Amino acid sequence: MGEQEIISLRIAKLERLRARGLDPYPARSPLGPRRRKRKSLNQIMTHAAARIPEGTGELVARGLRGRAITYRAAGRVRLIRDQGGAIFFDIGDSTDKMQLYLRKDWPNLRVVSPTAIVAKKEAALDLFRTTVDLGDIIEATGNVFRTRRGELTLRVSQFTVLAKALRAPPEKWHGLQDVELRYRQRYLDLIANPQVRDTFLTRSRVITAVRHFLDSHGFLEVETPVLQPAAGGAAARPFVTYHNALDRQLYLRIALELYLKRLVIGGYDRVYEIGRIFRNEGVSAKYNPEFTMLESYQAYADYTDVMDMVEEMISTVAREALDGNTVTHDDTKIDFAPPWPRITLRDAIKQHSGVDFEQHPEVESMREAVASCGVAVDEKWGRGKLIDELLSDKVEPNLIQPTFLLDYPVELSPLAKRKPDNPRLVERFELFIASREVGNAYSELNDPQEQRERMLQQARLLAAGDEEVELADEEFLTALEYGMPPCGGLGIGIDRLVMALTGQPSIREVILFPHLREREQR
RNA sequence: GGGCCGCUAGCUCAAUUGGCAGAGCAGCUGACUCUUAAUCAGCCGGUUCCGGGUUCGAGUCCCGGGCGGCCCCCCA
Repeated sequence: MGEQEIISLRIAKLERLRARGLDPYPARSPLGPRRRKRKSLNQIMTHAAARIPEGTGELVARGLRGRAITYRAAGRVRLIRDQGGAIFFDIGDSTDKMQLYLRKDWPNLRVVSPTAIVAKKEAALDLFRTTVDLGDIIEATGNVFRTRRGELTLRVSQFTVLAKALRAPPEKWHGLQDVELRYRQRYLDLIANPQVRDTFLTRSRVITAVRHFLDSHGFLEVETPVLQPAAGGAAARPFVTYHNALDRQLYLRIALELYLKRLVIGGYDRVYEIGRIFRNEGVSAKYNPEFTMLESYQAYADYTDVMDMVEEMISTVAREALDGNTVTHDDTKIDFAPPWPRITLRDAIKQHSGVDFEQHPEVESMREAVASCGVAVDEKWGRGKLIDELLSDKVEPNLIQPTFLLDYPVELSPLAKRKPDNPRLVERFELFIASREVGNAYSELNDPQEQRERMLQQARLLAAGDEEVELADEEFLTALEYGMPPCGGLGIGIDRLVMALTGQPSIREVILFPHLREREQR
């Protein structure tokens, strides 16, 4: 049976409802006394379960004075098992699923319209059979009992349709498997695949927990411009857009950093922002062109303070948003309980590739060393980029458990402060979980003259053909000249963090509507 | 942007060497008053992603295109 036929049949059922005076899309439920509040299916199941011990089938849940409790349940019809004289069907909401039971000889059975009772008993069963389909949103009231098999079941006394579905939901057993359909029609994915619903529930909890942590540590949540005259704070290609009234080109932000630092200069000692940023780059399992970034800045802190905070924050978030401290990725268990290893970048690279980048202060010898351990190199790459390649090729794959790498070469970090005892390195760390970079932080550079010089150095790299550079931002440099307190800054990719906390291998599994190509019109 | 793989009924999947395009679920009709992926009987449902080509004959082979997945590239 074709799609159009199915829709036509469902429209016919909808008309049948209308012909009987039942609105298939009522503004509010006609069922039950208003004072009886509708509860989630999970609340109903929990409430009733406490009142009907297992092994006491047939007994209904009763209240204090021994009166049977009338429950009110709503949800999407997921499964119908029609036995002729009785119909069992399952409904589901975001919290749970529940079995409902219609029985021909049940004395109180009614189908209810906004103005009247439309059908009773036997007629009610027929009306259900000829008008209700899988996927419809319905509501029912009734007592709850346990079947012989022990399943909590609502014995329907009143019933109504709240929203008729014109299309059939995905297959009841296999769900929706087609990855493309799952992303393009995420609502079907959420209807059919409960583990997907769980993942996004966890995502929401993670963000709530992060906010809660920062709020309770004295951080102020702020909002900074998404549309910016210059996209700074990171090395990435921006999206370009245009403002008509101002007659000028604007960029979608690629980082939060430069505006948040202005606020630290302005006197807010602890600020953070959780917001969408946009990078005009490729799309893959690790990259989506828009993603959610957390950045925080704490005056009078350095990168070791930030490291302590990150460790405490993420392990706290894991405890609050998950059931425990561990998550399984593939077959590997990841444990978020602190403390996490702290290794210098130099040691990590030495350990995994044998190259000590401190022994190669010049680009040429660094390039040779990198090439000699089997990494493809590009003539245009600077020393920083070469070290970065070693990191992602040789080190990252081994960083499964939460691990901090610290002290990066200055070439890679134009906004970070140099280490006092080694000016070739900066006070910076990155956090890796499940072989992916999740966070990045440093003691912020607050010397305006050096900042200017470092930005100019980046511009020279650009001229030399390296496209991954940060451009000088005069407005920001002016702000720095007014004096910024020493400051520890942090960036965490929220999507990556959620991947780490849910064991998802693809960023598309933690973004509700990932970007896909448009499909051709047919 | 490059390489490999995939796309068949609303959904999940079959189809031998190139030989009548199938099953399960969903749907429709009927039976069935504790079922639970209910069961039983019957029926309907196809632009095999799109466009060319080869062939007596193409889901299958060839060419071009679309979309997706994986791996590179870029990026976090």
